[in-house]
Amino acid sequence: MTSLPAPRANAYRDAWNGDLSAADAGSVKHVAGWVHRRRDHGGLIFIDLRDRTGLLQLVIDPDAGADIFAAAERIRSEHVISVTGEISKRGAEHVNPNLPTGEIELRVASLTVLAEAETPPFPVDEETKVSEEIRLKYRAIDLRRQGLKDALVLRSQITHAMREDLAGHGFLEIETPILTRSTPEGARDFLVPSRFQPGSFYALPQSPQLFKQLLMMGGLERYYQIARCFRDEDLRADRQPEFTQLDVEMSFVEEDDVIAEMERLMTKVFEIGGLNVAPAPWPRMGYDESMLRFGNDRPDMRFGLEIKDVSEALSGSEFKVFESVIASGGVVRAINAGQREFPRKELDNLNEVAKRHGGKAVAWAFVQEDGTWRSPIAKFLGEEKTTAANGVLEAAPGDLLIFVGDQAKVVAPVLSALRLHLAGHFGLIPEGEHSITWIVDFPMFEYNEDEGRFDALHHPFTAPTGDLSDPASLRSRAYDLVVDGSELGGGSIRINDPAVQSRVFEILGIDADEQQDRFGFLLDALKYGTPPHGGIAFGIDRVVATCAGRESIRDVIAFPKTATGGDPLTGAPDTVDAKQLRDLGISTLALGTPGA
RNA sequence: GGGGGCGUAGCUCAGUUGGUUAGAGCGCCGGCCUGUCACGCCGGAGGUCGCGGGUUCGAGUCCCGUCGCUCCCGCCA
Repeated sequence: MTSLPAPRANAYRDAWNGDLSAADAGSVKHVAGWVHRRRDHGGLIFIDLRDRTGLLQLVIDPDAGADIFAAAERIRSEHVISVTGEISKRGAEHVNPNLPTGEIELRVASLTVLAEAETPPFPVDEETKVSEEIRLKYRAIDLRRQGLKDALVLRSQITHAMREDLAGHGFLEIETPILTRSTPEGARDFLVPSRFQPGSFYALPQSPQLFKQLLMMGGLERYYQIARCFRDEDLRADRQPEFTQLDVEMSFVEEDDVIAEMERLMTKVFEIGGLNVAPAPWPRMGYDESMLRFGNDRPDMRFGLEIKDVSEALSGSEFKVFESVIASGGVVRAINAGQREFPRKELDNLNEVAKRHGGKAVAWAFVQEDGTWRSPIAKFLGEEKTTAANGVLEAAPGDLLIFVGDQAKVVAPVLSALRLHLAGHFGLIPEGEHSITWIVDFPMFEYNEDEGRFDALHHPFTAPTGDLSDPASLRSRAYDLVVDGSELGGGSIRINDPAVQSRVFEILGIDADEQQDRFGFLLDALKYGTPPHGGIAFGIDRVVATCAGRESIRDVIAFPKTATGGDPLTGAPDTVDAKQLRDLGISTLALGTPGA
């Protein structure tokens, strides 16, 4: 973390705690902050004064005057005070090596209580664990805690570095509307009723996607924005209903141009964040390879346990489960979990993990000294097949093998979940090491069996490659940046040909009328000379959380929502006055029937 | 929409097979203390066991419902 600039003298202070050091010994300083702790020895009082930059020990002894001493005796935790006094070097035996300012202390000559504080609902320290609900309800107090403060300082430094880098490379920071129209990009929209046009609604943007493309059509050439985005979907540790992304778009570029630009930028970001990733250029992995080896499109490569396909090795056995799977076009894939102690209970637990992720069951085997398997399915498979599988899985005596057989799109997520489960169970994820890769060469569409049509895997404005008459075979010119199994950002080269855009909509089941109705403004603008363009967006919350080593993005957002979208601080969301509803032309609320 | 976990003092938690007076640590309040730094010592206050209902002679404990927090699936870049 870089140092913060010191303030000029102002009414209540002429220095921040963090700027003071032994070099200031002998000079008189004026500092202000919160009372972190008071240690009252009867005839001598110590106060740890906290400001944004850290702690400074204040010493009040009776020589300072009876008034000051009496005032110091009445001081309580979290009172806000301002003091003046000489900075003095502590004797060698009194130095506190745990404190950056531990070599000095301020001998208080005058003391002003600027604000008293009631006893806070929880202590302002790092030691005490406090439930998130309480922390969110009393966020002003929680923000005083070092961990959260550090995360927000880091976040500010990261966004500042992004702006500095992009501004220095010809990018313009341009704002796009928050009140816009619903242009479904997949997620449910947050809607805002219109007062001027009762019955009509604005939507909050899921991303500035179309606006940034219009900026390219408008000849702005290089755009960025630190943009708030909104999606009305269920929350997760890494998903909030409103989140922030670094949104970037460039004209006259292809994939390599965007990637190179972002590698330069993100290298700086990761440096500031203290995230030790491999030097750029970063490897690129095809989507299909990632799905096969890791079971998902955001591989965590900090540990092994890679997935191998054993369909061929095991086919033709007496084991009906695998045989019928293979016969119906499915696959059998496996993880070699290595030499592990694994009690029966844990093996059963793997089935629970599999079921939770859409699978039916897992099969397991322990490789014995002679290479044969100790496994419920060994006798059905026979030694020839198990030996072949050993070869594929590079299995050695003592290894635990985990198998899943089903259609590939079922097997992949199940083995992905099992792989992560095993890594967690055995503690295989190394501290301080990070994996980074671009995922490229995505399919353009994914067939949605429930709806009987194609869905865009990325979004409908992504440029496809391949034969437009064969949607299933199309790939897209998209790229995602994945760090430690977390998708930090993703983007693509966009469609700049209105005919192609129209064809993509058509494949998605949007007919000409509907295209005109919903995306007419885009198709129109595309017609009047659209340069080749592309861009990317990074989830800033995720980037900061990854750098700061936080599990939840709530820990890097000043005022986050809870898992049910509420804000314990303000009480949002809340009911509104009947008059407010009338102004909006809303007379009836279908309460108790959400989604009805 | 579904599944798992949690809800007891200001905070973090314990609470046995249902048993009568619900505990601990920290914090808080009072007293003592001139070199502590998560100060120390002595004393004290503090409880709608999330809420509602039920079973029972008796419920923090069992059952039903409900609210909230959290993790995950679905959903969502």
